[in-house]
Amino acid sequence: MDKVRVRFAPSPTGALHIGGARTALFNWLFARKHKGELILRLEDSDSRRSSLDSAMGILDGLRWLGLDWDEGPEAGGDSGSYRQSERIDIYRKYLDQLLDLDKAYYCFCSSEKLAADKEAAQLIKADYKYTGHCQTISRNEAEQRIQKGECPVIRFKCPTEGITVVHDLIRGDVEFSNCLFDDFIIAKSDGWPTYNFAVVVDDHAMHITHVIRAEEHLSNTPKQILLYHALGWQLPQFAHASMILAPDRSKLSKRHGATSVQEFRDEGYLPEALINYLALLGWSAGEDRDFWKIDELIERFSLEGISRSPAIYDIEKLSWMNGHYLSQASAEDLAAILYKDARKRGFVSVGCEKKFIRVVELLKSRVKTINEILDQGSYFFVRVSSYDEKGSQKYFQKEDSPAMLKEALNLCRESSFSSPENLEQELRQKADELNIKAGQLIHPIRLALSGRTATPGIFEVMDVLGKNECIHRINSAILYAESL
RNA sequence: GGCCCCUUGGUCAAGCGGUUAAGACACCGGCCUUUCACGCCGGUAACAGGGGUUCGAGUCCCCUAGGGGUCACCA
Repeated sequence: MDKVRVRFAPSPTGALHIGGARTALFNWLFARKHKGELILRLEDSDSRRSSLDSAMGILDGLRWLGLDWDEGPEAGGDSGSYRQSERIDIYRKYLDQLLDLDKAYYCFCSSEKLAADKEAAQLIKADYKYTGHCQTISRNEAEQRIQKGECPVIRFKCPTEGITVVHDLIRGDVEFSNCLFDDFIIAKSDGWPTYNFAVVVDDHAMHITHVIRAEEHLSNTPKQILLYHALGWQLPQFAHASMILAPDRSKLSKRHGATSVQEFRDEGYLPEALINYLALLGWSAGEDRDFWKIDELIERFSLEGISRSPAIYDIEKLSWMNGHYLSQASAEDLAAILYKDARKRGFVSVGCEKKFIRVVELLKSRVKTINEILDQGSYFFVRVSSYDEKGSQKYFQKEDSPAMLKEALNLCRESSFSSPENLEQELRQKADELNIKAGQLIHPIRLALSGRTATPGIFEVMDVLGKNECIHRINSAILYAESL
């Protein structure tokens, strides 16, 4: 087999969404598995809809996920520019070839006329197909009209008989009747190629061996195959994975919450988690396993394992998986990611990074996203301004609440705060002396120190906060409790 | 509407003619525990429907239904 060459060819008209990311992942995995190459190509032939921002965003997203490409923007390569907008000469060449071969022709029909035809067809519930009206216009006449300033499109002379079969690596043979297609447009009136033409020219020129993409392209594939035939080119292999759907089974869109990889990044998801989740969404090794390292995915990946049915993405499972990766990650790494935000919120300043890392360590196994660490750990850095209401009723408003808090205060005053273990020992001893349960001291302390009823281990919390701060906060709590 | 793809619990998903139809998320119990989370143990829950083929069908074929895609001078 020739060296495997696959491509990811996004259109830079928006962010990299998870469907695109998964397609990129599958291609990447396939390339790495077979020691082949991944080509990144920007399909920006529609200048009105494409933007540089989108292109940069997509590149960023890919990089963040760890999906690198061997040829493409910023990587270079021997197959010319990897932006369609810079390949017009190439398209022009093959457009001319098809024209010369009489396999394509100029069409001067106005879009108004076409729209009217379409409407008329709909009225009598007939399928609309372009009539082939301009097929009779000679090449000479066409060129003269172009000289005079007319801007025709170019249509492909589509065979009307026979069937075209797509040998799909995932779905098997899929047959299409050629009579279904009309003479579709391969070049727009502004001279730029349409998708179906450009994709064929580029995949051929870039020596792509396997076209792995989402199912939405399956119906277009026969047209592309017809083009390959007309140009006399060898076909690549095709593999159409199913699509990723929103929870309501509709196509993913903004109204379904976060769907772009940038959003997931901003919301505190780890790239490893997203990769792991995406790999398992629509692909399976046939093995009962949830967590996969990237090397293991490369090792086990195969097209046969790709599912034919659409997959609905489930943010809950992604979050669960992210939580797992978070608890495994090093506190230093997470702190580094969080550092900027933490500074913005005044949680960390130069010189006290150690404390910040310690807090991250305590919290990372209790959250689903990185960002939650900051939200859930704010009290480590900022004094408590209010107390959880239910907690307050339970631990501050009881008759003996002030007394308990005062005992907690004594405990803090007497303790050397040498370690969480010692704090625990001291507290339990105090509880024994008072003939109460340790919890009767622990709960009020937790509320006093954090304002919350759920925190990491209380002795760790005390240890991080330190003696003076604990005394201060418990004093405040006493004042508060006595005022109730 | 034509054409194409798809159909195992709410979701992901194993299964590739013979199984008590895995596992995971979520949910519900229980344990652990100073709270929360983790972890551990247990539970509820599925082969869309109907015809065939076969000794035997979630697995093969057909029909119906449902979902998705496509039919652009978007990609």
